[in-house]
Amino acid sequence: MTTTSPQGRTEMLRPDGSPVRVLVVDDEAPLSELLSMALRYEGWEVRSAGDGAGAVRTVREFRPDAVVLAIMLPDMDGLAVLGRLRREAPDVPVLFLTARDAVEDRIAGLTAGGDDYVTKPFSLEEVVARLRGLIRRSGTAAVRSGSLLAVGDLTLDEDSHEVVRGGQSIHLTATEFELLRYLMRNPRRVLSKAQILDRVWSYDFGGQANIVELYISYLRRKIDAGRPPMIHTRRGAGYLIKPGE
Amino acid sequence: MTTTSPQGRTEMLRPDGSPVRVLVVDDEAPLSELLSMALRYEGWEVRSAGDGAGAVRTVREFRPDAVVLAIMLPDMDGLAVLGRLRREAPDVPVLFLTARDAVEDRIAGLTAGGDDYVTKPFSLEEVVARLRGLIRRSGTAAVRSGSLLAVGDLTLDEDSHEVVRGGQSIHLTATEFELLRYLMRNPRRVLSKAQILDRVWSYDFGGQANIVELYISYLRRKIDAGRPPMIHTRRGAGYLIKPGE
DNA sequence: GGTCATGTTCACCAGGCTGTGACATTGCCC
DNA sequence: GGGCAATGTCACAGCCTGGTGAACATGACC
Repeated sequence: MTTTSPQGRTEMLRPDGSPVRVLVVDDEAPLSELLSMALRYEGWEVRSAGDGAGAVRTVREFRPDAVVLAIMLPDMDGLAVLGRLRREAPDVPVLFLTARDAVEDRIAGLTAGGDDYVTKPFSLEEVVARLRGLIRRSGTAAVRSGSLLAVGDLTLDEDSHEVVRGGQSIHLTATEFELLRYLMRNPRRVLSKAQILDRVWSYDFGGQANIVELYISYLRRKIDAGRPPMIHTRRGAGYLIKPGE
Repeated sequence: MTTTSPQGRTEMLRPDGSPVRVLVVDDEAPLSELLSMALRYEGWEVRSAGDGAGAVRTVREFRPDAVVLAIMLPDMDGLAVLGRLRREAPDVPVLFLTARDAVEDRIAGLTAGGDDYVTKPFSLEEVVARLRGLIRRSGTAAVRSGSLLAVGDLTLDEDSHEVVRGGQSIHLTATEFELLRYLMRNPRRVLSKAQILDRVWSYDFGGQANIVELYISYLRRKIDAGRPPMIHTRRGAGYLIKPGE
């Protein structure tokens, strides 16, 4: 089930109407808090654990719809935690957090079912998108549709990464795609450059804020070219997307 | 009966509409969990047992449509377990898991019926495919069609391993075939290189992720040669297959 | 044992993508 | 209208990703 709030944000709900539940397991407190905040902002109910033992305990009593699990934990390694989690909740999908270089050898075999992973440093938008994908596909929440975002005659498919406006397919780069997805998940709402930077770029990005303007410019060239513009500037406030005309 | 979920994945169902049931018998817990996870992701109902006695008990009350059975178990050897299983459920098809160096002829005798086997280390894609084959052929589930995957003018027969595009038969090696099958079982969906590696290559593969690119390259040469391309790259995201043009 | 098919690694190339800095343009305020 | 801040766009450089040829390894088959 998906409902649309007055602001136009699309929320995920469980069959009984209660919010989706997510457990965050990571021992780096700042990162864990950043993540929790972002997920709560999605309208989800969030608990966090700092180690494997706490994770297992929380899974047992909190019954989350998905788990975000850092591979490196103080008391046991990711595999061990995963095993214990699986015993408590065989079907819960897991999103692994891992360092970029540790990927190939350790992850192999972990993402057996519908599981997925992201490498640090990640962008919040990416983590949220992956989580939504996992939950959608797991069928825990009753949400089974909803991989398609639409604003006016513009659609974006989160599964196939396909973007179409007025029947015409549009090719976007990875960054352009994430930016557009963020805009489209918040239609008719002004998003500040700071917000955009925080959500779409990795949390350790140190560059110029000018990058947002640049990518907005790229998007306009591809999305709005010769058509009624959908991406609008609110001077001194930010950007927003809404149906053209 | 096969139904297609919103994501386009094809599920196997029993005549009464309930999910297919599989029993996994293996004493190596991590492997057993990896397998269970992958099978659950197929939409199947999974139970597991760590020894022969538990296996027999579970077969009696769970009535699975298929059994995955490791040859080496702590309490009795595969032959003994098989005998006891057959007494409980004469018709249930069995997929044996065996070490690569195990004596080939002993296995040959075991799989005399409709049974099948795979050698460790296996790829998840392979195990799932074999199980689907066994179940389909056993007639336990009402699924008798469905060995044919089709995307656009490209078809792949999981039984005969025949691949045809636009009426023209195409020869693929084993690895190429498994890769294409995985892509075709998830049409129009972006699959990351990590996902592909986890599903198509054996669970203990420790090599370069570059191997995926290489095999994509092979596939393109055979599948897309001179035709509208069906295999597409999403830079920074992964690969997907969809009808050409 | 030799040969062939297949699978894997390595090395290199090409091109795409990203982010920077400079500069042009726009809109706002006085 | 003038000036200023904010925004838009350009061109470029470096980096990273992906693609592919060739060499090497392995195992099957004769």
